Amino acid sequence: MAQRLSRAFFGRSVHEVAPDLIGATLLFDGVGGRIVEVEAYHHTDPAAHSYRGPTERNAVMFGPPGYAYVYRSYGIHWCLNFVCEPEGSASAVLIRALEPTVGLPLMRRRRGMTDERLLCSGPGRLCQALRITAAHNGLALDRPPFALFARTGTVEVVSGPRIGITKAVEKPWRYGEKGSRFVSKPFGRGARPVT
DNA sequence: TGCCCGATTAACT
DNA sequence: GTTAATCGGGCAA
Repeated sequence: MAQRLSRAFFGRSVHEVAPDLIGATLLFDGVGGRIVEVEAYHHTDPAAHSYRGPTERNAVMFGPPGYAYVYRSYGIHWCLNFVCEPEGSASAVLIRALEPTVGLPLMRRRRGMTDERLLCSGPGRLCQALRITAAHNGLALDRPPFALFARTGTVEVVSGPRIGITKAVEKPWRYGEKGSRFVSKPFGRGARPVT
């Protein structure tokens, strides 16, 4: 099995961690898959939840790296982030899509659909498939129920504009695996090669 | 206290 | 392509 991601892995710039997460494996209670799409959010970024300073909701972002920041989106969905950079930087990487590899029957049942391509292709969808909720906000990423493994082999990573935001829309801080059919939205022409 | 709106998704036309 | 669902955070008053 691949090497587990250490806490030091997360204690770097979000723009280093984000592309390095593409191809890594995320499991939650033994269910999950390969990370194929993420977005970076830096505390100086107007689109980041931490941009306006600490609040009750974003408190975990202001803590040490290597922890999960989970928030509710549109009053309906849950979204999972990994806190990065040195403590206090309040920066994180949003996990946007997985290529399902482990526990597909369970994920199909939780999602109420069979199409493998749609099980985890979006931040809200993957949290529903893995059953991640606010109850898991602040949990360490190097302990159960989380398990993270570094990618093996090489992966072609591309970047482009982030999705669903209205501020700093031009920043190319969405990272994904080139050609993956499991991303929430294709990286069009204009996607830049990262590796 | 009240109001606006969002790091979304699915079901429409 | 458009829109309803659904609710807490953040800010103005």
